[in-house]
Amino acid sequence: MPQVQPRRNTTQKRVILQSVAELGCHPTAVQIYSVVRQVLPRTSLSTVYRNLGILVDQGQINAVRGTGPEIHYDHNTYEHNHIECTVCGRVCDVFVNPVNIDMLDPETVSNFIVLEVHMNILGICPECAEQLEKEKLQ
Amino acid sequence: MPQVQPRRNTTQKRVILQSVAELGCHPTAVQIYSVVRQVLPRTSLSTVYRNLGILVDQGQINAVRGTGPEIHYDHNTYEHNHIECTVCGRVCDVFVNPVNIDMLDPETVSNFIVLEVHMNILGICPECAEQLEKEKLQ
DNA sequence: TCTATAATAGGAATAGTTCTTATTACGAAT
DNA sequence: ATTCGTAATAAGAACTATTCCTATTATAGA
Repeated sequence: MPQVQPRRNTTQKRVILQSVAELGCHPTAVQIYSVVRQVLPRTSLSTVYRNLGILVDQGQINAVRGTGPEIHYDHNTYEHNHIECTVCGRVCDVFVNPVNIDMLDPETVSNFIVLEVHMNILGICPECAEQLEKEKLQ
Repeated sequence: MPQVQPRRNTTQKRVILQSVAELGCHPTAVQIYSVVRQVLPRTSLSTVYRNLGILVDQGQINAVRGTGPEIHYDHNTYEHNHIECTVCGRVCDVFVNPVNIDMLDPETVSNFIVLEVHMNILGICPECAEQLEKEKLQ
């Protein structure tokens, strides 16, 4: 009978989780990688990806996609939505409930069984807005 | 003085646009490619990508991302939202207005200048739901 | 200490997309 | 109709993000 060994809580995994939490604003795997390497310089990118995958499976973090091709990792597992800066690409949390799932009638959603509703807002963050304003004056 | 030549409306471009329209349910570049090649067998994937990019720039189609890494192309440029099947991955239109942009107060959106609000629903399409039901009975 | 195996580092492989380049096709001017 | 300039093309290389593979290392339990 095949026994499933319990997952070990390695140093790498702990540091990776901690980095996601500290970076806060939805870092990508590469951003997490560079922070992790400041603490554990021999860590490989594969290890970062593998552990991020495990952490997502365990529900300790969430994987979210924005407009770009990269996966962003989110330490906040409480249900919420995201706003993304179209200039610098950073992703921030937004706490507004867009639509109650029960509100959607079957016909509207092509008779899909609705599981989750995500809202993604696109906009310009205050920093980039200021920068653009400066450039315009010149 | 450098003159900008007007874009030519080539056969490839017309067939690509038509394929996006005909395929309807938010095809990927590769799906569009295989349909285009039924009409113009010598068409290359780069041509498909390049023309899709031009059509997006011209506002004739929209590029949307789902949960996966591929870009989906949407013939319907009227503002609307999407529902994605978590089983087969197909993307359908949903016509519900989630949130009026003006409703969002600055603090809620971290003082971003809001440009667009997209809603993405995850669920199971009727076909996949039926399939899963069948498998469960066995 | 020994053994079994989970986790790792490093790099190869893959998927999706963009970029490069030589060639072709087309419109405008001759 | 021919020539000329340049937009668009086919083909494939290059790039980016991610996943997979494999030999090695680390660790828990006997």
